[in-house]
Amino acid sequence: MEEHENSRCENCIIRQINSFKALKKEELKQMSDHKETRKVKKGEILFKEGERLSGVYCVRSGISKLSKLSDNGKDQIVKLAGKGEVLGQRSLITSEQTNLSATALEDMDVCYIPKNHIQESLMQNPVFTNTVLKRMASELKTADHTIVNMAQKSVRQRLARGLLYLGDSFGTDEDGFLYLQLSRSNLADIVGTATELLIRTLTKLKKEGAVSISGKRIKLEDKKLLYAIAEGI
Amino acid sequence: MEEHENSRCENCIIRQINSFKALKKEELKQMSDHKETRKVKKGEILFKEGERLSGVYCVRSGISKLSKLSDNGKDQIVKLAGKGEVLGQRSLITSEQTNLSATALEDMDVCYIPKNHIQESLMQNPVFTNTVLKRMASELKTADHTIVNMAQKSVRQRLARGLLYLGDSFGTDEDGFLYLQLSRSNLADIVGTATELLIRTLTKLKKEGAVSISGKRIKLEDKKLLYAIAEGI
DNA sequence: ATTGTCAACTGACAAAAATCATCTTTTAAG
DNA sequence: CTTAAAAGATGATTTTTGTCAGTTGACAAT
Repeated sequence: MEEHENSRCENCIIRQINSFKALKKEELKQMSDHKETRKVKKGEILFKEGERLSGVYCVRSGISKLSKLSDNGKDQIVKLAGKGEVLGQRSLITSEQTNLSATALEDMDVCYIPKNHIQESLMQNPVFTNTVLKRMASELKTADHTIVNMAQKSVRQRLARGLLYLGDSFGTDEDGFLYLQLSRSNLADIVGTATELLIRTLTKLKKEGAVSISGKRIKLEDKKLLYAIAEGI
Repeated sequence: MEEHENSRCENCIIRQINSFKALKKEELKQMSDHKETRKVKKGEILFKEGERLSGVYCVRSGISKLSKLSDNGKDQIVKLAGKGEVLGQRSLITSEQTNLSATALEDMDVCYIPKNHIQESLMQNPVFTNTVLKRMASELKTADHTIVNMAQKSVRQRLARGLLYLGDSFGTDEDGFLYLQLSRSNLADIVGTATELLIRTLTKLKKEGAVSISGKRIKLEDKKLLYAIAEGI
């Protein structure tokens, strides 16, 4: 079966934006020969919290949410992962079951890479290991920041910050609306509150002119105000 | 200047419980020749959020808090670090300023290790890098869990969990009281709430028989109850 | 056309948490 | 020992958040 050149890891543009850029020609070839491209429909689950993964997913396009179920039955979205992110890496490194579930928020294209290739490179390519380590350290910093926000900030503050984050991470469409259209329920799961309160808080931001809303579509009208809200009170 | 054998990294027992066990003889020797032992008094600050570190601290004894200031002026304790922990590693890996402050909660003995030795080993010793990576991945998992707890659980639940954590991490004294005696204010900064509410919540746990209290000293009387509270409502 | 489902929204109320004021106890300093 | 300062504790009040019940509107299935 002959593959088109573009579908080979060696030529994949995604590689420019993640740790895989530190891999050697030989490793990429190996990886490419054993990878498996896969389409994931919006709403589909890539993996569930508690599963053991036999590989990682490299996101080529589309956005997914990484979430964790709390004891009280509510979902908390810990992170949104788009193009270039590698899903499942953490649990592969520690050889544990995943602690998060991954669900597609849009149709996605992903590459599945069996774990042995990643693990070999982690053992034998120090540059790669270092790159992964740097990413992990950076994620840890973000996580610490999130902990403080969750513990110390109000729903209003967290929502303002969340909206800015959505803008920064995934940009806007031609009309200036946030590219990623989340349901109110998903937004609530990012902010860490109930859907009802999320809706009320969002409505208030709209009345204050910080955002405008058209159905699922949200536009950040006054980023400075949002920023001030996120910091202050 | 002649050093006692025990004060050399090669013989340090701490090495058994952190990433340094993956270092080679030669690296340890180098490290030992350039380390600097230091005593830190209770209340003293090892480093402040935003500083640039020129090395890491290896904790030989004593416990420190790693905290971050929120925009609203409140401190959030992100982690408690005791014997064997290496402080400042994350910011060293990403070559950034620290995102956390480290303060001694007890008198401490620490070793200061200049960064170049760590960085060299990270570049040249894949086993060491891998060990650090594993630790970092593990911390990230914990952090994700904390995010969910902060976002989804009540102060009561978080306090119950926090007390169990203190017991598990630092043990109890001969009378069964938690070894680490924190001020109510520090406890509040762990749980992520105001001191007043922390006191009230703690008092309630006492009335319910989950804990007993004698000044700063806290005894976990009914761990199962605490566990149930942490999970349920 | 009818039904059913689901997401978005609203009102009313209850519970949780923050805030402010005050008082007591403990601790540290002179 | 005395005194000042800090930590601990409690009451009263306000604000924030959660919960329950119900309405509306869009859309798909029949």
